[in-house]
Amino acid sequence: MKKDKEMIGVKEIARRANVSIATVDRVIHNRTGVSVKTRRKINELIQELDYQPNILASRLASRKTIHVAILLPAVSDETNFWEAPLRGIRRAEAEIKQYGVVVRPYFFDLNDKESFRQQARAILEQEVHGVLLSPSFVEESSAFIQECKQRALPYVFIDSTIPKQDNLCYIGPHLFQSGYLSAQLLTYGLPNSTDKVLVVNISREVDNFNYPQIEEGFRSFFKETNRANPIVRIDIRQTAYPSVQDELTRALHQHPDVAAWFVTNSRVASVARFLEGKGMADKFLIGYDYLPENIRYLKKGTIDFLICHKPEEQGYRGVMALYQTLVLSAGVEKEYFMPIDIITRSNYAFYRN
Amino acid sequence: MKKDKEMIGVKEIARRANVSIATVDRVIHNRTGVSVKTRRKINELIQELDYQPNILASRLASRKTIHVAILLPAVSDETNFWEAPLRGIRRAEAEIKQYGVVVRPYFFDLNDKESFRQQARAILEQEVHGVLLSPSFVEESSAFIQECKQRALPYVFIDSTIPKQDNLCYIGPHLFQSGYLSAQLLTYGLPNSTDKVLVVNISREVDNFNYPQIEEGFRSFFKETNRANPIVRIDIRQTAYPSVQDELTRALHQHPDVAAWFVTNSRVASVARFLEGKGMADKFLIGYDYLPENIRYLKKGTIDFLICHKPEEQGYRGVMALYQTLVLSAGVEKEYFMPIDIITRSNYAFYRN
DNA sequence: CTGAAAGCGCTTACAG
DNA sequence: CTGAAAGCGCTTACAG
Repeated sequence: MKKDKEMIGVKEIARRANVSIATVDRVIHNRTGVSVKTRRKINELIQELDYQPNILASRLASRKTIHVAILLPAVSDETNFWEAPLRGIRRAEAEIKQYGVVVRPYFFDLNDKESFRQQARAILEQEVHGVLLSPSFVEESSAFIQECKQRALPYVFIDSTIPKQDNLCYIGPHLFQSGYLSAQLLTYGLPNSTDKVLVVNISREVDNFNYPQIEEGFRSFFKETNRANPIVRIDIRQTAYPSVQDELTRALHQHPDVAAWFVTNSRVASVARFLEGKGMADKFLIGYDYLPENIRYLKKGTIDFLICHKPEEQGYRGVMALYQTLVLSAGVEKEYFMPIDIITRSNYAFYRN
Repeated sequence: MKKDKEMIGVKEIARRANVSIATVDRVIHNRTGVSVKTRRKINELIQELDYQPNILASRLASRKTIHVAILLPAVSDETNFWEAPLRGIRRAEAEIKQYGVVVRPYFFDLNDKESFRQQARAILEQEVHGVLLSPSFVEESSAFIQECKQRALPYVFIDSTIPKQDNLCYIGPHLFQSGYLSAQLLTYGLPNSTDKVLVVNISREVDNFNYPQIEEGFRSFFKETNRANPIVRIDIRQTAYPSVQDELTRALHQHPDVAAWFVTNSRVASVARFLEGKGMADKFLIGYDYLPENIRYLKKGTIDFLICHKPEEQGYRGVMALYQTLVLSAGVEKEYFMPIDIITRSNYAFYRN
């Protein structure tokens, strides 16, 4: 039960370089106070011997705590979507807290941009070494990010992104392809090429980067496969059910011949409820996210497919990406696209967010 | 950047119990040579202070290596399915080798039970603390497992299982539900309730636990949803393509009106090839596993859906389960069912095994 | 620019 | 049955 290979460590490098281990440590961490000559020699030895630092020993000896701030929408009556990323974040925290990483969450109200600004400010007032955020509000996020950049704080986007922001990485869905897949699945509910499709977007946010990309992918599928099905799109800006009901009633009045429904986000349960009320539960309906409400309708068959992008894993990977850079000084992928998972009433029980 | 809470450790417990840390260590690891009284006192303190051992320090101080043996089918010309679990195993190894865990793979030939026996013997001749295996051959696996049990070696099953074997855990698919889902998807290719379904089982193994369960789930779906579609099943015992072609030709001759095809394992590419040859690429075809051959046909549309059970993650989780018990002394779930993933040409690019 | 020494929280012979 | 001491591979003041 003895260790097979004696790994070489700082001690061995120090011996070979005729210096003390403290000097080796300085070189390893790019600290000042080492002559060019010595530094070069030690770096050569590190290369030559393929030195791998022992993270256990490193974290054990270093009494430092690394603080990671999390900036996410609060769970609300309207949606508990953000519970899942938070679970992933907690799981990551549990795994790496033994390495001296502390995770501190800050929540903002999705209906209140000011709350975002406040929480962002609160983060910067604390000691912080990295940030994980959902850039829900574009302008506010950009402002916050500028500040992070100045302080050389790495920041990670999850679930949605803002292009070209020097973020450490983006972890979330490939929205275009997600829409494309939804369209593919929807066609199973469209036996005839003249069957009409209704795309429903229920969201308060207007300047959202997400929906246009989903819709583009969605329409692309129809174009590429030469399907001529008419696609009608409606926007519902009030998310409470009565408003949704009103708008859907109006839409249905205008387009009584809709054969399949596609909801571009997790509000699909509202549409399911509406369809049930109209005795139209058999209509083909696709939407997003593994939420209790949605699963209820999926089980009953009112919702046919749910698309899901592993929100829990997004949270988990987001924290781990920061851990990779801050603790392990390792590189991370700039864009980590989540799988586009298909959930039906037959496989939902085994789904892992 | 200071550590927030001073965690309590062996030193503190020793101080409070008026003993040395060596004695505390003995109690923590249930070693002999401690008076009942002292042991009780220390255990009380551990409870009271909610002592959590520092794994970093523990693994650093302990110069021991833990050996995990892996017993899996070798990758062959016929199937490279087992590459994926091996990748997962390697990934787990990379993650935990810093904790002094060494993983040693042993491969057997799926066409040769004797090779399984040989490799099993080889494992037991080495120093080994835990085993991960795919119990492909029932009798041979049972014999091997008996030996493991006697030595109190924990063993984990992946991908398939043998019931009631005191295995540490099973990590793999819920086959019944997987067949059920396949049936649900297949019905999108069965517009009429009289459309005929062909279930194709291509496998050399006769006494396999897997296929009956898949088929049972498959038929259950039809029963539960009151679908009367005729289901025909054929078994092909020679896996080389010419034999498959012969058998399928014969089947097609007998059942020229088959509307949808379901292949119960990863050999679906053979059927896709056959259908293309017959100019029947448009037939609805579902099979298993994310293999390059299969993906090729999926992209072209010859295969409509692939079902996949994350083989890479099975390998990863299998090793981690052993790590959990052997290093962390933590519990693991007895049955960890993998998600039942649906892959189409629209989402395969983002799939993670 | 460099090194000696203490310490991180454990484990492990060894001595009694 | 118990303890003192060395050591795991690093980091961190501190001294020079």
